[in-house]
Amino acid sequence: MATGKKFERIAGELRAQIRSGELSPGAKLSAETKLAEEHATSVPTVRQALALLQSEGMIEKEHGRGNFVRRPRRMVTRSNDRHQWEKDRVTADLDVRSSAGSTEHDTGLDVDALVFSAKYTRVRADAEVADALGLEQGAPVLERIYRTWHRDERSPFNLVRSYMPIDLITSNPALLDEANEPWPGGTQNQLHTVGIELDRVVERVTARPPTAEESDELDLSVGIAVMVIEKSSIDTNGRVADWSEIVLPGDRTASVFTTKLERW
Amino acid sequence: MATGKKFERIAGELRAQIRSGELSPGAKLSAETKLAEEHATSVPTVRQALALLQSEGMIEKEHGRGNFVRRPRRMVTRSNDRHQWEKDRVTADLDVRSSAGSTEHDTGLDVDALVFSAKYTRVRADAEVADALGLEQGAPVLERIYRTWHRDERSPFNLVRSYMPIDLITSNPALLDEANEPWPGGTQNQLHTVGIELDRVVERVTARPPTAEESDELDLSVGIAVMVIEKSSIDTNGRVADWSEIVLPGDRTASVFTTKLERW
DNA sequence: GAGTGGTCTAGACCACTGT
DNA sequence: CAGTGGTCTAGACCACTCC
Repeated sequence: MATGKKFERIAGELRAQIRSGELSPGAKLSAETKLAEEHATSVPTVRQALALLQSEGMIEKEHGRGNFVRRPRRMVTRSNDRHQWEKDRVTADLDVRSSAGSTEHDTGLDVDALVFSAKYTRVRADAEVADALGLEQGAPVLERIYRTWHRDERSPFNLVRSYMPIDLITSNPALLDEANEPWPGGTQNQLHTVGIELDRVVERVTARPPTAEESDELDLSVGIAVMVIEKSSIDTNGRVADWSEIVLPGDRTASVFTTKLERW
Repeated sequence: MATGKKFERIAGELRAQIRSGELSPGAKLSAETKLAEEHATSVPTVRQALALLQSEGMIEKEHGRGNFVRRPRRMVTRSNDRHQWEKDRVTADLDVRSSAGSTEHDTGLDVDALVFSAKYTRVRADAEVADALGLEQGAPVLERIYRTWHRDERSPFNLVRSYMPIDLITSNPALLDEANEPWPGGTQNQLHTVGIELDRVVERVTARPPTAEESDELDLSVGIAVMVIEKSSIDTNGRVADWSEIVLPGDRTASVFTTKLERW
């Protein structure tokens, strides 16, 4: 036997066929029973091979229909120039600010194509949030949970948890009411209403398999990773005005960061 | 039955035990045969539940030893200030440049703790590389393949493919010889020897499951994602002097990007 | 209803780990 | 050698899709 393991050999053959283009994106694989016959093996062994390919993101299984070669997903690009872009709009007119937010800036879609949900809760900072915001554990913070959908899709393409110290924003009660979402001009405009200017944004990017809950909410097929961005917005006094955890499906998202260097 | 699916119910129970701390990191789970008995089911069903938890990165299977709750990995942080840091060192003395490179800067380890391999090949740009470098397809480029290990580990913690237009660097033949690696001061110093200064670095970050080959080389256990950084180094004339693809294990790497904003 | 994948069973036999 | 996980088989029965 080639590799020694039958299911790896079967997976290897199919993988080669997919890479060579013999099986092109969207193509239907032979039925599992047929593959089992062809490779003189049992169905469970074929299924083990297919599970491996699925975990590599090479095929998609569709119950009752068949197994298919996975089509590459069109990527949404999220660029760090969004932060300066949003800052520049803070002082713009209301109608300009209402016309598009950072997400529209990224996706190139207009406001009508995106659906948006926001939920605000006043909570006490747990260890993670307190650490990120530089507060004592238990300090009062505003938790904001966001979801964004393409209008015609059933599952959101991002999950966002944002935290702000309550002290920073109580001077403008409108900021505590989720009914005001989507806020024209975004978080930086919100902060501007209470006299806060951002100096820099620090983003920490990691990749990991989704938790069971994320997999559910984002409707991720097995074997898709998520990209997690932990974003700290730091104001001109060095305080963290906002800390957000942004969970994005890895197969649909690219993040672009430009680092400008000082000239000699 | 709770969820309807037996293996999901079993996975759910174990997941809850792990999250609550009842099963702590490193703890050994009951044997599969025992779990099967306890849940009044067959071993394959238990194995299906364990495979799910493995794909979520919650457990690790060790052949002949048992199934264990996964310990969180210590993360290596890669920060985008590395680029300015490397630029500042371009004009430093040789002994300073030899003392540490960007990887040491990131990991906080010294030169002795890291092992390094480099392989240079002159190749013709394929569509991807040509597009990234702004060249015609088939243009001659220098391909550099890098691997970095912790000295006492058997598999590398990154895979790097770098491409530079040959034209830019032929004026210094030393740049074409892999025997000169690791080059003191890194790529920015190499470019400096042929009169090139970098203006900015653009990094595109994605997350995806590893290919079979990457999984092999990085010795990734099932269900771990990789982070891919496509890095373009752009010089003061707007040319792409170097394009690299950097593959990092998602469970061991965080990338930090700081975006400085202009003041009002 | 025909075709296809999903869940689950029961068990043989092999491979690896540690005593 | 005992304990444990890995591979593979053979097949029953269920769930979903599409005609």
